[in-house]
Amino acid sequence: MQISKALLGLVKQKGLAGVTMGEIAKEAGMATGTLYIYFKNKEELINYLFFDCRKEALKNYFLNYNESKSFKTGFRTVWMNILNFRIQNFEEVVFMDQCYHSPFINECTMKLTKEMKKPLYKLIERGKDENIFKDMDSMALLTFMIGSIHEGVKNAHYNQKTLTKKDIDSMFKMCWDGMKK
Amino acid sequence: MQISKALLGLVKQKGLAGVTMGEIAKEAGMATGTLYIYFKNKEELINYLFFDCRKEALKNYFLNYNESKSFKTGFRTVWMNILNFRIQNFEEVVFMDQCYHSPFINECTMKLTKEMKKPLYKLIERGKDENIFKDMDSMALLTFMIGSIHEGVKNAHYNQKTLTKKDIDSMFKMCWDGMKK
DNA sequence: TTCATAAATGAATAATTATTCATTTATGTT
DNA sequence: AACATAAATGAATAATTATTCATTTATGAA
Repeated sequence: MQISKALLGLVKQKGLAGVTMGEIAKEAGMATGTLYIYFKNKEELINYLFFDCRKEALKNYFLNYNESKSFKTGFRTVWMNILNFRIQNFEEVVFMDQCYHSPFINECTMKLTKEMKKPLYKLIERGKDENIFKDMDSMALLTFMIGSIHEGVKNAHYNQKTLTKKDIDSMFKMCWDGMKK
Repeated sequence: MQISKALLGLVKQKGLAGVTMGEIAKEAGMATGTLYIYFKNKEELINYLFFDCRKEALKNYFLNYNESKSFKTGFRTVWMNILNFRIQNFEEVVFMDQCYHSPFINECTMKLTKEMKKPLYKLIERGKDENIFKDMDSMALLTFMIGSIHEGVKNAHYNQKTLTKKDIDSMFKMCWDGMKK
């Protein structure tokens, strides 16, 4: 939706703290009042987008994942999906980051987004079941995986570095070597 | 300073977007006008704190680092320092995170904070020189190191999990295994 | 103690921004 | 076309919040 696009763009430019309803409307090509037809207020708009981004992201993470292939292949697929999604949707990454400690996101939205991570846990657990990953807390493993991607994508962006296939393969190798037994 | 403490506390509670000068003053136990004796305006206050937090953090990272000891020992020391600092100063982590895409932080502050990372690069390069770390871009290695800590600390905090010594050792092992050849 | 200077106050003002609503414009049905 | 309904507008209003400044309070030197 154009409202979402506008909000994402503005947050990337000036952060959540610098975004006004007036600007969002202008950027979305509509009158301020029109925003209030679709969303009760700013908080609701931001919660909607927050949840929507999570949904959109998770939808992409398991593209081309095929459980019948080897674990490493599957894990690599998901890892690459997450990386690519975050590179191509960096605005969403920024927006989500900014939301975590904002006064806008409510408990409910937060809980729902946590729920959605389950498929990722399943993936990690498969790695442990097949005796490939270290015998550690699944959450710690997942966090490490996400960290290897998240920090890498942010860093590349802030330093205007385009990640080459070689860069990405090295990043994956670090993550894999760190997680495997 | 009490103003800094107040700002950090409030940002953790409600995010940068939700903090007003009035609240900062109240939290710091002074009148609103008093803030303007010390800082020209909100932007200056936030820039000051941003830079100050970076300085404070980096000061701690090399505590007890002894170049004459083995690389692994030194690397472990720094890694632990970063982790502990972030656990014990989680408010600062949140504040810094929120600032990155805020309308408050100016170019100059941003540049200065980048400069300060140099000692960390040196550390990574030592690891490569001693043929211990993978033969990769130093920035990518450093980013991976930071990611392993950053995401871990955030996750532990958000899930109210206290990291045990065992948890931390496992986290370090993942990071080390990922970076070593 | 008296005076001068510095520091702090917080109510008043200026800006900014969220939200509303009377009016207009588009859409589609008879 | 005439009407009814839905969608959109944006100026006006209500809230919120940054900033100022006339006044008060502390500090310390003479």
